[in-house]
Amino acid sequence: MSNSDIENSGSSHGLGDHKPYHHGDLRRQLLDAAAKLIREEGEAALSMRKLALAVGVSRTAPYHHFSDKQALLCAVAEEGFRRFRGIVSVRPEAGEIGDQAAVVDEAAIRRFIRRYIDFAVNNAEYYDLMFGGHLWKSQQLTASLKEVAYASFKVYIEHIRHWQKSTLPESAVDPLRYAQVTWSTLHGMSRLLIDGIYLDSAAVAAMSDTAADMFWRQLQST
Amino acid sequence: MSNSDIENSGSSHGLGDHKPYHHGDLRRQLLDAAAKLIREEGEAALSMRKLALAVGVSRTAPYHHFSDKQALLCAVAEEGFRRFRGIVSVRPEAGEIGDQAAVVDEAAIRRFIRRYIDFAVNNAEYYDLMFGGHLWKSQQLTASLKEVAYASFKVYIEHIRHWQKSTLPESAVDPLRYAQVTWSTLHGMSRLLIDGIYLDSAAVAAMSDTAADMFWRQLQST
DNA sequence: GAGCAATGTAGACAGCGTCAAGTTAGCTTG
DNA sequence: CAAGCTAACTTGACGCTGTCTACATTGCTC
Repeated sequence: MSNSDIENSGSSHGLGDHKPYHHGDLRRQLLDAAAKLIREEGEAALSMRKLALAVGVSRTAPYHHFSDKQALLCAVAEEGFRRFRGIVSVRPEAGEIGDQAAVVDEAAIRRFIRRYIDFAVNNAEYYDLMFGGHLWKSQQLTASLKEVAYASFKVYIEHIRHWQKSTLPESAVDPLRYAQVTWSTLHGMSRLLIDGIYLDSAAVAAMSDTAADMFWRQLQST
Repeated sequence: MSNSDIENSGSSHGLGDHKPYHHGDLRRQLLDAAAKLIREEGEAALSMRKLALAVGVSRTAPYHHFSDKQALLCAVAEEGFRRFRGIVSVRPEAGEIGDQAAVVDEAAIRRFIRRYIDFAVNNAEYYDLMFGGHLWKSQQLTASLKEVAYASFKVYIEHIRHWQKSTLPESAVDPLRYAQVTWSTLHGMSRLLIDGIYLDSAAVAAMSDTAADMFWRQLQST
């Protein structure tokens, strides 16, 4: 992360300065190019060879940085999870810093849902990898991916616990079940939108609000 | 469907009766073998060549019945939708036939949810194709698949309308929004289970019931 | 400067989807 | 019943894929 300012000395088409043998920043650029390719042409269209070509190295060069195509995808997903954590973590509403935990009301839930869906739809290339069956079913997850993924799940449950404690009166819902079901809803909506099954993206706001209404009502159950 | 009893005359390794040039039942067997292959080895492991081999024909024979791999997958999905309709359609509870529409209560919703999840998990090879981004994102859906798919969506909404009308007092929820959000929940849970992200399948029942609780509460909203 | 590990390269292999051209079998029509 | 048409099936070929092996270049360490 810190040495990103060195690399411009080896710019690919500097004047006369013919392309250096060592790329210097390959791993980073592979990850970025992979995300870009997936975003623009879909996950299926990503091939190791195209990726290498796009970055300007030979076909097999990426294999010095990722043991597998799978490993590369895991690394991309990992980056997604890092961004994701900022979305699902409990954080003071923009502006008010370090305040006492504000009371959670329906509007707060609504904001959270919109943030979640927004992330999923606008980072579909990451979301697909993070929560798609492709990686998870394979049982070949990188150790570091597992770590950051489980951390994210935990953060979500923390968030739910926070909701529980911050309602008046305190919610009596089973936090684990509630977390599982609400996440299912959010994930389901995201998938249906990303996969193009829900096409009417103008309805997203209305759907989100209906979901918030439902979450809120359930949170207040006796 | 009706001619399935003819095909045993051309059994692949009959005694002496060397394999006939014309297969006679290829399309049907391709669809079944495809579903079986996907179920056993995953969608990614399905190749046209392996499929042809499994059925005992040459690599390109399937192309006389399906223009594409995509078209074959659409046909498999189509079959999935046909089975699916039986799950989401409103139907009198097993046993009582043609009765007046029974009052919908939380238990009915609970049964419906379990039926849905059950279908998804036990027919994952179909569910993946039916509601996976793979086909939908491609914009290459067969006309007949589109037809049966939209019919299924419609049936789901009908089901929701039925719930609405059969509660006492009649529910005031917006049926479209309610259908979208509840389906998101069901779809999300299904995906998380199928994709192996929710591993604890013992918790399925508890999750289903929590979801039913939430659906029910929302259905009764003023 | 020698040597070594990290990073790059090209060659090769099997498997993939699918197009083109040839083969066989069964039905239609004279 | 023979001729011919068409649907069903076969083999050959092409370009693409992931990834293994063997080789080249570079920069760092002693």
